[in-house]
Amino acid sequence: MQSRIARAAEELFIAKGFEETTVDEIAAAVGMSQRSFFRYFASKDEVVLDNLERLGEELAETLEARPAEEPEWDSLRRSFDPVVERLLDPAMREHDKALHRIVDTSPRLFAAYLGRLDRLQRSLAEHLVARAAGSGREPDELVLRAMVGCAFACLHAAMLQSAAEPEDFGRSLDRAMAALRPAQV
Amino acid sequence: MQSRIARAAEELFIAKGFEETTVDEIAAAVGMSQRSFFRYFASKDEVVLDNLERLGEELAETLEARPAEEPEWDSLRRSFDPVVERLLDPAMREHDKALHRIVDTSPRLFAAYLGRLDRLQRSLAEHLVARAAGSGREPDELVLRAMVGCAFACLHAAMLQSAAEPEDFGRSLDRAMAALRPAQV
DNA sequence: CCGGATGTGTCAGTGACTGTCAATCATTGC
DNA sequence: GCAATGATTGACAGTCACTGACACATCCGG
Repeated sequence: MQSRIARAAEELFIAKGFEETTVDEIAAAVGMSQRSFFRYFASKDEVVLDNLERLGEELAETLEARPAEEPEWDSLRRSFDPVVERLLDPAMREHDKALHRIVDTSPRLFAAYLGRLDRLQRSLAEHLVARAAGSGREPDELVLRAMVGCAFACLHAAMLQSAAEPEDFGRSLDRAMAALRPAQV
Repeated sequence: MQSRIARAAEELFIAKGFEETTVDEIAAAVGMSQRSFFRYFASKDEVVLDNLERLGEELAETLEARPAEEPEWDSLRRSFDPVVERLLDPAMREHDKALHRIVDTSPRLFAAYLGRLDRLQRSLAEHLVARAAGSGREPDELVLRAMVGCAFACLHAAMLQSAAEPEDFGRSLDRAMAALRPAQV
């Protein structure tokens, strides 16, 4: 049921804009009351941001599967592979493109998306800290946090750069991460 | 009048939380109607985020004053001097500390803050692109965008690290930016 | 003094979201 | 099959941030 609502909502968002689409309209589109919509989604934002949550989980898993002795910068690049991969698949690419178009129409939703990204970054940084500690290395929390932020800045810039051609995302990401690779790594 | 409202609002936010404070309460605290509150501020968020706007202008001016031939990474570090300086001033430090405490109590406001930061980053990146072009260099927009994002990631990590001791912010910032300095700069 | 400009408060409303409650549906046990 | 119980749903009233409209008050210049 939740995915049915999400699909109907996404269509409406694309057709008329995120802010211009009311929850009543979404609910009506799937034949339920507005009250019930909120039984399936915590908020209107969640319809869109749940996708990020799922992707974030994939990134976290990928990072956790990297070898502990690998340089963090490389591990972070590898953790972005799920993003690169989904943009190589035509169906997923179209969906992601649509999601970004929705987010782009609403500064408020975009901000909420950034808030989510920040939370993801925090959890990835925590993992790297724990990883370093588990390897008998003294983790520098400040630097690891900043590094995760840097890696996401590269991801973000590559997203922006390849908005028109999502297949180019992987190349842009690699270029950005090569150029911004920290000197001490 | 606007700053009087802002002061009253900030006190209420600190006392009972951002989300827990209603616009009616703020308006009553300064002896006006809720409708008039919205004549002074575009939204409740603006009370807090206007501070960031002003600081962002300072950062942009500082960056614009840097020499065009200076490495971008160094220019970005210098552009953060206004932040460092205000945290060295006890009165400003207390105010900034209070603002961060307010933002920390509301994920929604924090997200809005991140949205603002993103906009600031975009404008700084644009400036760097224009600067490079004006110096006869071919600007790499992707890399410059990512670099600005990296610099802000360092700023953000340093903020987090020195939340309890804001006087340490400058040192943390320098440490993070030294560690994350791109190899090719 | 009068008219125009400006500022204010009241009011009703929108839309996201919430708690409550009655009605309905589905399941289970006798 | 029926009654009891649990789950689901929609209706409803309300909160809160925010908005447009409008009447009223104040100020200033001719």
